[in-house]
Amino acid sequence: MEKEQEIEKNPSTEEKIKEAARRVFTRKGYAATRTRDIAEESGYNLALINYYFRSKEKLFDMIMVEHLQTFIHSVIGMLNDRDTSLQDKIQMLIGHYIDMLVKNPDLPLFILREISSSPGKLVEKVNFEAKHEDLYIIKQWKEMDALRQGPKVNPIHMMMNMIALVVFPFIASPLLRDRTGISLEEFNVLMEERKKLIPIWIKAIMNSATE
Amino acid sequence: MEKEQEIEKNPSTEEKIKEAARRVFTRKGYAATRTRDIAEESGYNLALINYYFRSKEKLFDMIMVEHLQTFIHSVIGMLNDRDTSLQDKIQMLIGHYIDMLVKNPDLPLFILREISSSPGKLVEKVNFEAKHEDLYIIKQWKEMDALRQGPKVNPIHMMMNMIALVVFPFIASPLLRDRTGISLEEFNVLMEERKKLIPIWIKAIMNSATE
DNA sequence: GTCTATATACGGATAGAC
DNA sequence: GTCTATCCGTATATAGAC
Repeated sequence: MEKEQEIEKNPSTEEKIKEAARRVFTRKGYAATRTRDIAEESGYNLALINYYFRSKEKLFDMIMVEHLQTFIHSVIGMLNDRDTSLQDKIQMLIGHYIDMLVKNPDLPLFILREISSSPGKLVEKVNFEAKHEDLYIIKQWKEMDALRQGPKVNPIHMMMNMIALVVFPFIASPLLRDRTGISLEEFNVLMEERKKLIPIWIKAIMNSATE
Repeated sequence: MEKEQEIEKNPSTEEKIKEAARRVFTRKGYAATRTRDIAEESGYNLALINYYFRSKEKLFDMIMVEHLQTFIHSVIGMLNDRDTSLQDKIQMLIGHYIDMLVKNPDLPLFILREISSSPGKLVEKVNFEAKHEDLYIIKQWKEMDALRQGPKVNPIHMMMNMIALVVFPFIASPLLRDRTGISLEEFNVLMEERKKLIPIWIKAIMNSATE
C-alpha cells in the first residue's frame, strides 16, 4: 500500500524506464525501437536499461504482457457479467472501450502488429480467463438470435462487428486524418459520437432480417 | 505486350527479387525485414538486391507505392461511379474488396503499420485521384441521409463503418484465430458470408433511427 | 545506482572475382 | 548478371569507474 503510493507519486528509476519503454514501444513497435530511444525518452543512460531489465527483448515482453492484460481485463469482466441485459452490456462495453482507446490510441495497432509478427509467442503467456465460447455475452446473443427471423448468424460475426466498429477508427486514424484533413480534436469528437451511435447500430444489425 | 507476357511466364531476376521483397515486407514490415531475408526468399544473393535497387529503402518505397495504388485503384473507381445506386455500389464494393483481401490478407495491416510509422512520407507520392469530400458516394449518402428521421450522421461515420466491417477481420485474423481456434479455411468461409451480410447490415445501420 | 567507455554482433552496402 | 568476401556504421550489451 505504502509502496504502491510511492510508485504513483515518486516513481523509481526502474518504473520511469519502464514507462518510457511503454511509450516508445507502443508508438513504434519492437523492431523500430532502439534501446537508445528508450534511454533518451526516460532521461537516463542506455546502460541502465540492461541493468534493470537484462535485455531489450525481456523489457518488451514485460510491456507486451501488461498491455494485453490491460486490454483483456478491461473487457472480460463485462462480457461475462450475468446481471446486465445484452443491450446494457453492449452500451457499457462500448463506452468504456472508447474511453480507454481515446487515452491509449496506439494500443490496438501495437497489439495487432506485434501479435501478427510473432503469433502465439506471447499470447500464451497471458491469462485470458475464458475461452471464447464460454463468454456469457455469446450465450445471450444466441438466445436473442434464436428469436429472430431468417437464418442464424454466427456469433463470431457479432463480436467482430462490435470490435471492428469500435477499434478500427483508431487503427486507421493516421490515414483517415491525412485523407480528410480532420484534426485530432475533431477525431475525438467523432469517437464521442460513436459511443452513442454504435450501440444503436449494433441493435439495428441484430434486428436486420437476412432477406 | 510481348515483354509483359515474358514477365508473367518467365520473370526476370529483378522481378523475382521484387516479388520476394513484396512478400517479406508485407508480412513483417519495413523495420523487421532484413535484406538478407529478401535475398533468401528470392533464392538469389544479397548483393543482387543492391545491384538492382540501390538500397533497402528504395526497394521498399517502390513496393509501398504499388501496394497503395492497388488498394486505392480497386476502390476509387467504384466509389465515384455515377450510374449505380448507393445500395448496388455498396454491394459491389464490398464483394470486390473482400475478394481482394482474401487474396492479400496481409495488406491492410501492412499499410496501416507503415503509414502510422511514417505519416505523410509516402502517402503524398501516391495519386489518390480524389479528395474525400468529392467522392460521389458521399453525395449519395448525404441525399439518402436527408430523407431519414432523426439527427444527421456525418458521412465519415458511414465510410468508417463500411471499411471497418470489411477490413478489420483481416487485421485481427491472427488474434481471432488464436482465440477461437478456427482455421484459415473456416476464416475464409466467414469472410464469404460477410460478402452477403455486410451490405444488409450497412442498410440496417443507415435506416436506424437515432432514438 | 548511475555513468562513460568499450566489446561484440548484426545489418546494409560495396569491391572485385568470375 | 551473379557470386564471395569484406567493409563500416549502428545497435545491443557489458565492464568498470565513480
